[in-house]
Amino acid sequence: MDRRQQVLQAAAKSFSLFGYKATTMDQVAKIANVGKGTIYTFFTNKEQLFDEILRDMMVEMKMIADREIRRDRPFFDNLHRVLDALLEFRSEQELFIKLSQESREFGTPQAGEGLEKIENLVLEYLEREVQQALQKGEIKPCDPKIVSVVMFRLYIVLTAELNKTHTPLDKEQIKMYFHLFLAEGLGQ
Amino acid sequence: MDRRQQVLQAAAKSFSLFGYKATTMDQVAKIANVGKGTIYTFFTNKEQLFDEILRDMMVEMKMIADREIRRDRPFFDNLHRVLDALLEFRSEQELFIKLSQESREFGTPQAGEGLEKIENLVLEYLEREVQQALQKGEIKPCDPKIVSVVMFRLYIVLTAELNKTHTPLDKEQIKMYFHLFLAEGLGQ
DNA sequence: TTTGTGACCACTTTACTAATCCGGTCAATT
DNA sequence: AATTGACCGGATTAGTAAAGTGGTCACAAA
Repeated sequence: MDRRQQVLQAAAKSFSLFGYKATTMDQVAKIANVGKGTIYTFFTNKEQLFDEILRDMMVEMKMIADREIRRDRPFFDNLHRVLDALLEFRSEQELFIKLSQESREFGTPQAGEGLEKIENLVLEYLEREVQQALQKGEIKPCDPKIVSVVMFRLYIVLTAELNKTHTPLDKEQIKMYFHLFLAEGLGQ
Repeated sequence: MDRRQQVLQAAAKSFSLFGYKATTMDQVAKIANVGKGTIYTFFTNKEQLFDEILRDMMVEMKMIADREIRRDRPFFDNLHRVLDALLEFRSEQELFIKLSQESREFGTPQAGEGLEKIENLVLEYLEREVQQALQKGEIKPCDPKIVSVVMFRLYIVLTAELNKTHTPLDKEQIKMYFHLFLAEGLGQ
């Protein structure tokens, strides 16, 4: 069996279960049923192993987004479908939420840097899409940078933050509110 | 001169300059030109002094909001005027921002609890207004709780969070984006 | 008599040190 | 050649002594 893949899976599991700091290399080795030294034949160190997992996750997210986007369809239609597909990926969300928590509660630098990388990728991607929608005249004049940030934060609020005070929203509700605030506005 | 007021002003200044933890009672006494014991003739302890300042701030915020709201005017019109008036109060914003930073970086419980109180007051207020706008048919059907949270977070993003990666928005821009996302939506 | 004060006390936080833990290596093993 | 886990040194944590801070109160000033 593919030892490299075993290690990747075990590490991904541990990182999203315990966070970056609380994941030890001994533990990863144990979960992967592999000697600790074996990990270091595939990955230079803990940080690079973490980066690799994040990179895989980002590649997968980008693939999903690219697969769902149809250039001939309206911006909000594409947005909807990408959101829909992304919301299916529970494991990605779990790692993201765990890292958010770790960064907030313990201030682990690696967790914060990882989140920043993901956020920057998403923001870049969003910004490009908003820019195109703007050129096609599909949305009102605005600064794509600001709109991207607002879109990203709205996603976080609806999928994670709201759950502290409110029963979690289901996929359909998340999509509904996303559309309400971004596309139509509240005004009657 | 009014020693109680002196203490309140000194404490407010110190809290918004250094945060809750880094403000010592000796320091407050010194800034207020008052013996430390004097503080305890007006306030039972540090926490109650802090609460008093927060309470005053919340009372002032509520007064501003109540003063600007005209029951015969449209919801978004009122929202705009309240936002406009609130954005003028630099000292309130400074304390809020300092407490956010302290809560995030050091996890000071009192800072977090203080912020929570402010957030809950604002959310309650917003929820009531949204509920009324809903009954008047001024806005589309929605859950006032969710809309309130989104409005509050949008305010935070536009006034504070965005400043990390973007040049700070001026008052007019903040109002413009607030209106864009909440009232009209991006859709053409 | 009333109001205001800062030295003082008890408790908390911080600075320092010893003990433990964990990332990373490598000689031994398969 | 591939894999392993005992081992090493630097980092983290636990434990303790020292310093700091919230709160009191006997005394001073008005």
